[in-house]
Formats: sequence, C-alpha cells, structure tokens
Amino acid sequence: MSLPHVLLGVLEARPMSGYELTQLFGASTRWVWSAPQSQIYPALKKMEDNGLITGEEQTRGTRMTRTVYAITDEGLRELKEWIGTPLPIPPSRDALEVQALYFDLVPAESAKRVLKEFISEQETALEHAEAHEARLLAKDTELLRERMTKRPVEQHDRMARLKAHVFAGHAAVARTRIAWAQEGLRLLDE
Amino acid sequence: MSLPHVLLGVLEARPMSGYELTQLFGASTRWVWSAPQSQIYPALKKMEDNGLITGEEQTRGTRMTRTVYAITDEGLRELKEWIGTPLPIPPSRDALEVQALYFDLVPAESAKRVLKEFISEQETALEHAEAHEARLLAKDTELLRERMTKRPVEQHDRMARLKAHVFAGHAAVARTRIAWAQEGLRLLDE
DNA sequence: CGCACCATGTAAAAGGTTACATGATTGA
DNA sequence: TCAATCATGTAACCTTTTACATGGTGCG
Repeated sequence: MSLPHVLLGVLEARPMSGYELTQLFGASTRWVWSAPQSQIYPALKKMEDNGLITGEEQTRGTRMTRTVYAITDEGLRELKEWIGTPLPIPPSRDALEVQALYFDLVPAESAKRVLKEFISEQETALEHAEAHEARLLAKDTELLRERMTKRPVEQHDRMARLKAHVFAGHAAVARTRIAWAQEGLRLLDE
Repeated sequence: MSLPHVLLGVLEARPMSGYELTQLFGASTRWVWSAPQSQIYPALKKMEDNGLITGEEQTRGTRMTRTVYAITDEGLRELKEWIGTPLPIPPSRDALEVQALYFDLVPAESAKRVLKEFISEQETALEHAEAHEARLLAKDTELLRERMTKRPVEQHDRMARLKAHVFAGHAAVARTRIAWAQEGLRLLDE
C-alpha cells in the first residue's frame, strides 16, 4: 500500500494532474518509485474518495479538461503518519542473485555477459543518483523549490541535505553492487 | 516469471516435495527468494505440465502421500538458458527511500525510530549473509554437498566460491545500507 | 495538415499475500 | 492423548504489467 503515499509525497510539493504524475513515475524517469499510468489514474480516484486529495477540473483550449489534484489536510496527516511508521521488510526477490547463485552451471562467458550488462546498468543508475544528489544540494530542482516556499528559510538547508542523502544512498548501493559484480567477473575466470 | 526458475535451481541439487520447498522459501528462512506455500504448489503443478519437472508419488505411513519433484533434462536446459540471459532491470520500489525522502516533514524522533528499526533489520540480514557465506566457503551446506556429488572434484572449489560470493554481495549491500542509515541519523540531528 | 504532446481512462492477465481448510504422522 | 510437524490444496484479494482505446491541443 505504498503508491498512495508516494503520490501524497509528490502532491505535498504542489497540485498536479494525473498526466503530470505519470510523467514523473514513468519508466524512463528512474525516480525512487515507478508506476504506469494505468495504476495512477485509478489510485487518484480512490484517494479522492478517501478524502486524501481533492481534484479541481481545469479547462485547456475549448473542450479539453484536466483534473489537478491537491493534497488535503487529511492527506497530509496520513502522509506524515506513514513516514514515521517502520514498515515490514519486503521479502527479498532479486533475480540476478538467483542467476549468480547458479553461474557454475553455465559457461563463464554467459555469466560474464550477464554481469557486464548489470554493471553498465548500475553505472547509469549511479550517474543519475549522483547528479540528482548534486542538484538537490544546490537546491536546484523544481519540486524542492516549490516545497521550500512553504517552509521557513532556516529549514531549507536541512530539507535539501535530507533529500540529497536518499540519492547518496542510492549511489552508494550502486557502487557496492558494481564492485560486487566486478569481483564476480574475476571469480568466473578461475 | 522467476519463481519457476528459482524452483528449478533448487531442484537441480536434488528432488524435493512441495512441503520441503515451502520450508526453504518460507518467510522465516530469509533465503535469496521467498514465496508462500500457496504459490509453490500450483507452480510445481504447472511446471510438471510443462515438462520441466516430474513428480513421483511416495507413501509415508499408511495413507499419507507426498509428491517428490525432480528436474528433467528439459528443465535443466531451461534453467541454464535463463541463468545466462540478462534480465530487464526491475523498477525501483523501495518504501523506506520514499519515507526518507520526506523525513523533513516529521519530527526527527519519528524518523530516527524508522531508521533505527531499519538498521537492526539490516544487521540481522548482515549476520545471516556472512554466516551463510562462511558455510558455503567451508562447503558445509546440505544442498551444496548434494550438488557437488554430481560434479568433478576439481570444480568444487569454484562452485563454493561462486555461491559464497552471492552472499558476500548481500552482506556488502547490508553494510552499505547500515552506513547510509547511520549517516541519516546524524543528518536528522542538524 | 500532420506530428508531438496533452489527457484520461478500461481490461485482461500475471504475480504475490493472507486466510481458510483438511487431514496424517511422529514422538513425548 | 496432545502437540508439533508433515503434507497439500483452494479462495479472495491486492498490486503490478501490458495492452487497448479515445480524443484534444499547439505548433510548424
């Protein structure tokens, strides 16, 4: 049950339409959470029913409408409560780890191809995470600026550092995984 | 579509019943993959239909039967092919990261409680991973021994090292995450 | 006019979780 | 006999993925 909370977290910055949210969560963007459009629109409807957000119809051109959703007081309360609640550890389910567990069954070359592909993906993820961390520390992202307008200036540094820290963690894990895969490449040659 | 392959990987060691597999994948065990019993029995049925495994009925006592499933040649072929195939990166969906992204919205104490809980879970995971790595390096696990009986002795060291490496990776990620969370605790106090 | 983008939905299927349900065997 | 463990299933529900479906707007 996290998607609603993720949506609330984004809407805390400012009201958005379903379309804007699908852009944010779209597969291409590589954000902390991803969700397809087909999940977002129904979720927004349900959240509105539950009073967590309110939708406002806006008109574009003549007969095109969009619904812009804003977080309600109740939504903000729910979000804050969720943020402070320790969640159960999700079960581990990492297909690459399973593959690696059985690398001895296949030719070293096949296994190495899998690891090399993994490394290049992780390197991309690492770059993204580092770039985003830097942008947050520089307070140079649109959403963070929106959030800061609602809070006293003396809190801005802390906000930026806490958010940047999430992406620093992302980057650190990516670096660890890259090192692991490189060690794997060495082991496969033995 | 990984569960069938995970099951094949286990059955490559030796034939097992659905019950034994549910023990292995049970929530308590904390293995590389987890799956509830209600998922395993139907999966085995389907895999048998697809010719990946064969079930043999065995009798225990008078009127209790169990079905012991063994991997087939076709199953082994399928397993090996899957192991050597680079898989698409699963979308990131980490609820703790989302919580951490919004820690500035809640009292530092709430956020710290969440991080501390996380640290203690990761410490447990770290211990498990390190212990399992050591057991594998010592060739001291039941399944590894079963697997080795089917392979020439000169391969045994490599098998053990490759498998141990998976848990070394687990441990390394856990250490990285613990360090990240501890830095988070520091940041929250600023 | 045509193309990229804006905007919102539904449907079917797959994968996963929780709960319900049943009965046999072994050992204290 | 009682409890723990062995053993196998089904049902309801939720989440996620993939695909289908439709139409408007703005710009060159």
